[in-house]
Amino acid sequence: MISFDQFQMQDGSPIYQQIIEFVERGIIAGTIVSGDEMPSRRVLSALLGVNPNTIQKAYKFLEDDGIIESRSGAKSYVTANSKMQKQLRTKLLTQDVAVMVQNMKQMGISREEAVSLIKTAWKDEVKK
Amino acid sequence: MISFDQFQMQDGSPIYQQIIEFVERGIIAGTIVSGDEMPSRRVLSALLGVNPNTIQKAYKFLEDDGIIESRSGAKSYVTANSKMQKQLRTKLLTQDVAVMVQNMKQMGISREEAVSLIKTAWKDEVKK
Amino acid sequence: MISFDQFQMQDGSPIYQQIIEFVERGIIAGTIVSGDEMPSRRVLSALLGVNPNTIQKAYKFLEDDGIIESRSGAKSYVTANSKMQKQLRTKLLTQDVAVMVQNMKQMGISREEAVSLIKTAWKDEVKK
Amino acid sequence: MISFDQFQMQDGSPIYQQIIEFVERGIIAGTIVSGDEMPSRRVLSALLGVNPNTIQKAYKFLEDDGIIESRSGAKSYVTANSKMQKQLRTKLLTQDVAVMVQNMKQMGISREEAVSLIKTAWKDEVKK
DNA sequence: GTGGTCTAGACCACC
DNA sequence: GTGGTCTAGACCACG
Repeated sequence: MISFDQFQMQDGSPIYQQIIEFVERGIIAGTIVSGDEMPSRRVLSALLGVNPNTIQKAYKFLEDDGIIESRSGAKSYVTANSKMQKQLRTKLLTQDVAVMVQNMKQMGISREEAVSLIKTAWKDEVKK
Repeated sequence: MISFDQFQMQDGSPIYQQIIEFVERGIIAGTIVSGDEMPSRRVLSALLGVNPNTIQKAYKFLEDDGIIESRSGAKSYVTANSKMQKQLRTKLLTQDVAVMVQNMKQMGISREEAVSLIKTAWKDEVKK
Repeated sequence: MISFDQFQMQDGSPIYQQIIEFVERGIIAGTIVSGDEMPSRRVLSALLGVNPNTIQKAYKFLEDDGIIESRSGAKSYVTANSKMQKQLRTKLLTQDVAVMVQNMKQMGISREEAVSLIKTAWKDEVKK
Repeated sequence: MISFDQFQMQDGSPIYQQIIEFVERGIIAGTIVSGDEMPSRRVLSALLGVNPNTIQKAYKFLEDDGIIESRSGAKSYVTANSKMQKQLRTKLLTQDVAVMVQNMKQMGISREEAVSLIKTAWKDEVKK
């Protein structure tokens, strides 16, 4: 049974997307693996204090992307294999990085300065 | 007259915000400077194929932030000074970088790999 | 003892219905005949990796339709006679064909093309 | 504006799927083409006497499959080009036919009989 | 108990 | 006006 203890809702993006990303990043990090059991919609709904429909929406998306598998009446399980893990990793990473690089170029930032900013931000994150 | 040739709409964030950011990043890069004339709302609306209300909203935000100023009829001019430029620069940069670093940490990416990814993406951007 | 080796679960329709149809189509084909012994509910449950309740539901339907009969303890036997076989044949066939023809008409497919598609699909099925 | 006059709800399959299929088959038949305007969620909701959420679900699916395009605040439009039309056509057809052929083989029906059944059903459909 | 669908109605951001 | 998200609560089929 995968744990949602580390999950914390934030404002700004839809709840169902936050749940999707939580699972996706968990898979990338290796803390969620194929065969793991998902909490039932009702249980997770109660756990997060969120409407069951919102959970259903997130699960549906994950199912459509082949990350989990659901059958009516039965529990839901993670099905993401290592190939998917790599795909997810690449997808999210390149997406994040590309956006940032594009923005920086538009601002006339040099490559060296960009790298320097990353390193600084990295340290600040650690301190938190 | 500042040019919107380089502007390209994307999905995911509101159009009016994309316009605001486009101007802000131009100011940071120095391609847009104080005194430059903004296109009229009608012209920009037609140019981008976007509802006039959307343009109006973007201009309103830019005005409220002291980045542009409406003078003599419908014409608007850029008023951002060097102090603003620095403020904008800091605001946008730290914001961009912080989001990316946080995501990467969540995925278990090392600092070295992060830097490497930036460098790769940088080259790819150049090729375009 | 009738064999479920050829049975393979699919998504989209309930498992218990797939079991029912498997038996019915076997009877039509003549591979399942009156007097054949059905596997016990427990055995079939284990064999297909399916919840015992699901098997029970399928057997109940088959019993209600007079296709199988539970005698002497837990054992069940096929009771379908030749009259039933013909009824089943007509029921399933007309049902299958009618649905397909209706869909095709809705898509503007001609009768000739329909026949051609059947012939092609037939060959592909053989190759498997 | 595409018309839902011909649409009539049926029991057995979810409403939102019926809407999806209605649009898909319309595209295949050529009665719905790229650039057509979709009715707004609210309008269609009222027209069909169905909850707006149900409509939203159908539209979301169509959007995910690239058949329509939606932007917040703006109307929704059909974007399916001729390539998609062919893909849809092939997808739905092969799917329908494959299922039927597989069933018939399981019942021990010969190819000739299958073709004959199709032809008969075709005539019956016409008479209706 | 579990997944899936649906209704009724609300709120927000966007155009 | 339009699309998108969310809540509250219900019903059904499935296992």
